[in-house]
Amino acid sequence: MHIDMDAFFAAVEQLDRPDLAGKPVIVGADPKSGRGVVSAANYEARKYGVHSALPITQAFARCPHGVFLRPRYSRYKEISDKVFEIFHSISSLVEPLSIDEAFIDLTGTGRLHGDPVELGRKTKRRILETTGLVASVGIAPNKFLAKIASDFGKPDGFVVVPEDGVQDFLDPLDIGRLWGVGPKTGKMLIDHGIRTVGDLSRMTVESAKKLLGDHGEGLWKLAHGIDSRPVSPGSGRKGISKETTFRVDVTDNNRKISTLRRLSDGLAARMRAKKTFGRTITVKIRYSGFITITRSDTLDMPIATSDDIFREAQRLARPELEGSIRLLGIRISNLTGEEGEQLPLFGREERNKTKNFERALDDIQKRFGKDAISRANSLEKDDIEDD
DNA sequence: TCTGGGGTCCTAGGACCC
DNA sequence: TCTGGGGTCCTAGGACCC
Repeated sequence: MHIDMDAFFAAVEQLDRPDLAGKPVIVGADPKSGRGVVSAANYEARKYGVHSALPITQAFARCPHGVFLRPRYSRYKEISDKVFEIFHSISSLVEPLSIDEAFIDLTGTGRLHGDPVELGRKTKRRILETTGLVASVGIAPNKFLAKIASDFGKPDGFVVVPEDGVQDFLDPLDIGRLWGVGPKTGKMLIDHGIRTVGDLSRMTVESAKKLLGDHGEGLWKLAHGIDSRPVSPGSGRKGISKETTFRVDVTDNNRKISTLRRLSDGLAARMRAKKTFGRTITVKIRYSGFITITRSDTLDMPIATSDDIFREAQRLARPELEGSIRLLGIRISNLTGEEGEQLPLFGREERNKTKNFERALDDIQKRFGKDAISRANSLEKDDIEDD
C-alpha cells in the first residue's frame, strides 16, 4: 500500500486557517522576491495551471488573486509525525518516501487487521479523523503499482489494482509516470515514439536495453508491472545539506564568504540537533549561467562545528568563487555516529569551547527567535531567506 | 517575470592495495 | 622491462524525486 497526503503543505495551511477555505492557496517562495518556485498548490490553485516546481513569478502571473504563503516546515512535521504514528500502528514495515508519503507492507497483516482493502479504507479514515486532512491510497501487488495507483486517484483517491488487472491499468499511462523517467529520459523516449507505458511494454527487453542502457531492463520490467523491491524502512540519513539562492546574483567576495559562514552555522545547528558528525564536505556553486560545480573532500576526522565546516568549505570554495554567483551550498555526508564519537585529540579543548558557544547561540535563538542573534559577519539580509 | 531546497542513487575514472 | 585483476575508496557530475 502507498499513502500520500493531498496537496500536503497547502492543506495544512487551510486546516490552520479556516478563512482560506475554497481559495487558491500557494505555498512557496515570496512572489515579490523574483526567485524561487511553488512547493505546493491546492486544487483550487491548480485550476489556474499552478503546480509544484513552477517558478513563483509564473504562479503569480497565472493566479494573482491566490493566497501566497511561506512554508512552515516545523508545523508540517508535527502533522507528519501523527500520520506516521498511524502507519506504524498497522505494520512494522513502513518505508517513508518523504514528509507526507510512505509505503506500507500489508503482507501478513491480515490476521491482525483483516482484508487489505478494508484496512486501507480504515487507515484513510483514521488520518482524516486524527489530522483533519485527506490522503490518497493505492493498494497493489507491489510498490511501484501502489504508488502509481495512489497518484492516479488523487485527490481523495482510493485505487486498488488487482493482480489480473495490472497491464490494463498500466498501458494507457504516460511514460513519464514510470519511476526513474524524468524530463530527460522522458523526452528521449518520446523522440523515439514511446509515449505510453504500453509502448514500452511492447518492446523487447533487448531494444529497451539498447535505448536506455543499464536502466533499460528495470524500466521494461516496471512497464510490465514487475517490481520485486521490498518495503524497507530505510537505512537512515546519508547527508545533510544547506544551500541558498541569492535574490540577485552576487559578485562581492565578502558576501560570498559571509554566506558560507551563515550556511555553516545553519548546518552545524542541524548536526547538533541530530547528534551527528560527517567526514565528507561538499560545496556547491552555481554561477549566473546556471552552470553548477561541486568540490568535495573527505577528511580523516568527522566534523560538526560551524568553525570546522566553515574552514573546510572556504578552503574548497575559494579557488572557484570568481565571477557572478547565483547559489552557494554546503553538504556534509559520510555521516558517522551519534554523540560520543571520538573527537580528534589535538585541539579538543578548543573544539569544546566553540561547541559551547554554538549551543548557547542555539538556546538564545530558540527562546527569542532567529533574528535575536547572529554572527556579526553573517548579517546579510538581501539574499533569499529560508526557514 | 525561466529554473528552490532538501534529498537519493548512479556512473566513470583514478588512486591505491593485495 | 611484456603491466593481471579484484576490491575499495574517492571525486565530479548528472538524473531524479518530493
